This record gives sequence, C-alpha cells and structure tokens, in this order.
Amino acid sequence: MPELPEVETVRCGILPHCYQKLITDVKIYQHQLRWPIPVTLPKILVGQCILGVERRGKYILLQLERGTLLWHLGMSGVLRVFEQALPSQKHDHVDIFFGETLLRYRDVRRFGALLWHEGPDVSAHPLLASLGPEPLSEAFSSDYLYAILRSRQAPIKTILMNANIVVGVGNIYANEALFAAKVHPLKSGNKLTRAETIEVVRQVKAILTQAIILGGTTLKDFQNIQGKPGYFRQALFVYGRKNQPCLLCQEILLEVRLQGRSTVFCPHCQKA
DNA sequence: AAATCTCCCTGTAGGC
DNA sequence: TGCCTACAGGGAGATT
Repeated sequence: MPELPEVETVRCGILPHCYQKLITDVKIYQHQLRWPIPVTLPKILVGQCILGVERRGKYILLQLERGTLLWHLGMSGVLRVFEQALPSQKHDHVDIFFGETLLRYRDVRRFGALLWHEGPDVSAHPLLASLGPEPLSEAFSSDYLYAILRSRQAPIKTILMNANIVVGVGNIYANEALFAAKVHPLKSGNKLTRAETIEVVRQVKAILTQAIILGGTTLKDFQNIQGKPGYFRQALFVYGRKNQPCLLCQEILLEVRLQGRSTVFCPHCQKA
C-alpha cells in the first residue's frame, strides 16, 4: 500500500527510464480504475516527450509537452519498467512504451487513478488544489500544525491522515509517528500541547525520511520497479502488532478503529 | 466548517 | 477440501 515513501521510491525508480523519453505507444487493458481512463488517452499521449517526473503527495506527476499525467497508485498499484514488450497479465491495466522500453501499471484492487490534465499549472487540478504541504518541507512546521490544531477536536491520528492538512501520511506512518512521539492517537487535536505538536511533526518527518531511505514498507502489495520489496517493515513498532507486547515497555498493544482504519497504540507509552 | 460515513475493488485469512 | 464472510485500505464525495 504505497504511502509517500513508497511513491517516492517508485518516482525515483522510473525517472531514469522516462525522463526525456518519447511516448511511442500506449495500451490500456482496463479503463475502469478509480475514475475511468478516457479512451482518447493513448491518442493524446503518443508523440509527446516526458519533460519531468515529479511527485505531489501520493500523486506521481509525469510532465509532458502539452500537459501532465496524474498517476495515483491507490492501494495496490505497481509501476514497473521492462526493457522489451511482454504479454499483459491479469491486473495489468496500462502500458506506456518508449520505443522498446515499457512502463507497466498493475493494480489488483484498482483504487488507483490515471488522469490527464491539459495545459500548464497542474497544481490547479481539482485533486491537487486543496492539498496541504509536503510533510518533508519546511511548510509542515510545528507552528503550522499547532495553529491548525486550535480549531480541531478530531483525533490527532485522523488529522495527520487528512491530506488537506498534510499530504502523504497514511495509516502505517500515522500509527508509527504517534508511537514515536508518545502521543495517544485518539487525543483531540486541540488538546495537544505545543511540545507534543513539535514532537509529532519531528517524528512524522523522521519516520518518512527513514522509510524513504529503506525503500518503503512492504506488506502485501508494494514493490519497487525492479519488483523488490521495501525494507521498512522490520522497523514497525505498532502497525500490525495488535495484542503483541510493546517493544519498549512490554505492555500489550491495543487496537481501535478510526475512520475504518486499524489504529494500534501502546496504552502505557502513549498517554491520552 | 468540521467530523463522520460510504463506497470503489479483489486477494487473503479464518471459521465451519 | 471448499464455501462463506470479514477484512485490508486511499481518499473523494455525500451526509450529518
């Protein structure tokens, strides 16, 4: 399940294969993703050169000559590069060819999306326009978050996962960052002290940075473009460890559901 | 305005 | 062994 570190790993992986390459063919095997892929997309893309491979939150942005491709990997999306054409298999949905080289999108659960934005200024796209700052940028500061928390009584974990407040923090890293910051995930945003806010911001940045270095977290679905797993999984303290002892204090970790998401915490280390 | 709920999808795991 | 159900989750959009 790609979160920001996984998406960044994929972006860096495809970059050398895509950058300044000419799109020679596009094959779509399955149009029905989160939003339907327009049937005209191949016609739009073929003949354009890739001028940039960027990322905004969990969107990979392929900047072409006449606009931008927005690519979201959803839960189970995988982008891989092959040096020659090969038959598509079940759950392979899109192939983009650069001559012999092939960029293939596979997505078992089809929560991903592939959208075309005509013209410059992709940041004006409705899906990007209201996104919060990048978590690893200076804009995501404790001052910024603390100001937002004044008017929020939702659980801090829900707030961290709100892309309009900060992008790229999904369920795994929200759980892990709050454990590392020793803040209870159910604590109301406006109840966090300034010191707690500073620590939450610090830990979000630290954990995302470490995960990027390790190539992302592999649970079931994530692979980098070579098809290799990430190595962050062994660094997980709470995610997926319900009813197991806390690695710091041996207390049994508890789970609650928040917005339908599994939320695991240590009742001893993370005080409400 | 903010918070919560619903839905999209399919492979996997657990119960019987 | 095989069938059935619950569950996993990003996030937009609807609803409260």
